[in-house]
Amino acid sequence: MPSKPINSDNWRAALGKNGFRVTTAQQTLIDIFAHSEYPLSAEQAWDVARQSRPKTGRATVYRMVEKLENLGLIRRVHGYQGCSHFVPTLPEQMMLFICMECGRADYLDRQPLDDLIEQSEHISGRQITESRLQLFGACADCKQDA
Amino acid sequence: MPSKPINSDNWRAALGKNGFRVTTAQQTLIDIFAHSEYPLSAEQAWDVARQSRPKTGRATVYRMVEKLENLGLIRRVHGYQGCSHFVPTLPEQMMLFICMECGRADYLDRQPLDDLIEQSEHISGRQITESRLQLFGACADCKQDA
DNA sequence: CATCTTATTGATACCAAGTATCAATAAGAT
DNA sequence: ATCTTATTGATACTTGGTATCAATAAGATG
Repeated sequence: MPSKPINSDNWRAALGKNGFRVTTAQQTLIDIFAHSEYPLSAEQAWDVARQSRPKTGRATVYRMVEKLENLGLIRRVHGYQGCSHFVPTLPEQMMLFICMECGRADYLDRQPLDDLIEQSEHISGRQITESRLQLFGACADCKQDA
Repeated sequence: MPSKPINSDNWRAALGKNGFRVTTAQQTLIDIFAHSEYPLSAEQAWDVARQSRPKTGRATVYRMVEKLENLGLIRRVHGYQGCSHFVPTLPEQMMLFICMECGRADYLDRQPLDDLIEQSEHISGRQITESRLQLFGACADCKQDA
């Protein structure tokens, strides 16, 4: 449930710019990932895809997931219900929150975390090239309902 | 490479206290996980185990990994080289750093992160029950060598 | 110490997620 | 309208992990 809805035209454009052909299989999958409120696995995306495009092959989905991840359009969610669910990447640097009640993904500003990491780099002499923070719990809505 | 070496006797004791029998297969695996400087997958641990105890079965390793994880003695590393490598859990709340040059695990105080999370909880109305931060990069030694 | 109970083990077969292959298809350049 | 070649879908395969079940061995008991 990204606060900014994803524009799947941009995704198509991104594929085009990178020399990929824009096929119907791709369009189907792009729309699925761009508009899902929930992290989706390749297998789940495959199921959804076949509802509107039954011939869609399994390998095609995995290939497309890889492509979208490499282009930075989707991003892997580790931990909650497996390590291979994907959510749209938002333009800004953000970190993920997954509500374990309703399953929806939400995004938080990660500037404070980046500050923290930079501090830690200075103190420790390490160089940190990748950081992965994911938060799990109950979103404001679900917390209320409980 | 936990700064505090793990005492595998404690792990044996923990198993005993929880009503598990202390078998030779368990001892082998405990020693492997407790003393490895690197995150180990079940498959890797199996390979190592069979060097000193060739009859060790695959399922046994997976069962033991699950047991150790449930008891909180080892902890899963998501992301670097797969999602199913394990490192010893240290007594304190710490977060993980993995050096992508030498592969060794190191631990950082996570108090600052917890403070950050608590702040975020207050502001957003969310309840955060689990947080997973892992940092990847070059440790001080490897950074020097580069 | 000998016996008994039962958790644990290892072998095997299995399952599911993901990958490699390759002939058929369809973008889209010409 | 044709041609080139990226992409596709079907299939077979690999790999990480699980279920089953008879055999083994902790360790409790007498």
